Amino acid sequence: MAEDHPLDPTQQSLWRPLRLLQASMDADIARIYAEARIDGLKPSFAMELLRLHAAGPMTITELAESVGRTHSALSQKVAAMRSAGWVQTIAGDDGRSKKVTLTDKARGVVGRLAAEWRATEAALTDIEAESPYPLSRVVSDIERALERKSFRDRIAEKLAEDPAWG
Amino acid sequence: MAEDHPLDPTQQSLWRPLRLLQASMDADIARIYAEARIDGLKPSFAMELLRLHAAGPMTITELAESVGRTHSALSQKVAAMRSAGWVQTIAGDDGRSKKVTLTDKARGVVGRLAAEWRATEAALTDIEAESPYPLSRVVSDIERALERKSFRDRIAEKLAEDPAWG
DNA sequence: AGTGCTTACATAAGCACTGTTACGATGCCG
DNA sequence: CGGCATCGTAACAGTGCTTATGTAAGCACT
Repeated sequence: MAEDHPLDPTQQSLWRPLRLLQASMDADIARIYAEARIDGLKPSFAMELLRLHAAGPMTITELAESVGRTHSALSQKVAAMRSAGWVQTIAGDDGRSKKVTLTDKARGVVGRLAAEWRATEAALTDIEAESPYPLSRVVSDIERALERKSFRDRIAEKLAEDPAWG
Repeated sequence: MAEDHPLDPTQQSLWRPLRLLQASMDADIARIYAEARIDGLKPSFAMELLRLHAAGPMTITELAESVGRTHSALSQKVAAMRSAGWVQTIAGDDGRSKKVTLTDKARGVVGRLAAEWRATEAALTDIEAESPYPLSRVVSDIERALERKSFRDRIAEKLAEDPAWG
């Protein structure tokens, strides 16, 4: 009998709704991209293209650092973007490095890309305004709380207190 | 021209920090699981195992509905859980269906599984308490806002207002 | 009983995404 | 020259889903 069992902790969860919420918003963003029908443009390219547009040509390694990935990951991404016609790689100052630059095709769409990004942010701002609690504050508060003590350490501490964990 | 020195919209983003925050918290949860070293237990199994523990044996289809996936996805997941020794499938009332039930091995760890879940929630509650703005309220406020108008529609509206979208 | 529809499940193949490790090639610099 | 930095690429890892197909059981109707 289910009533004998402990309550399902997954039923009164805050973490899960947060995940689901974000997943559904992510899906909506993906939908916007899909509807925009910019041929061959993957949403995951947007960040890099906007960065390159804003900061100008960069080497692979610079780009990798700027988005927090390994050079290898970025090398592959740049290759994909290149074969989709969004970027070119041209010789850099240093013979070893190559500057990644936007193609004309890319320059033709970054405006819309930026518009999409702004629209997403604006929509989020509107949503935020419909709640008395500012999302941006909550995010930065949580970030600061995690700087004081990491989420992992917090969970580990709670676990240590739980007799069922023993 | 603005295009000579374009602002990078990705630099003043709320959406991205939110994603990164959640990703890093997710990674911490995964780390807790990894440290627990419950042999062969994937974090993605936890939900289903706790559900089964709380609600008792269910068919694949019931389980699929309960977590919002297709039966095929769950069929594969159950197969993986079965071969890892967490569940058994026994004949159901209906000859077509099978009840998924926890094994003794699984019953031996659901307590710790539930403890992990509770610890995660408790850690989150503590973090929430360190901010004057309740995360849970923000989440439900946003959910309600999105019921009124979907994120997709909001973005689309913002886009329509943006001359750069053309 | 036979026919055909529906339900429940299993399985195979494939895809999208993301990343890693390892290795090699090339160029820079002391 | 030797060692380091930069980049490219191949091979692989792995999750988690979808689609398509197959199989078996129930079920309604005749």
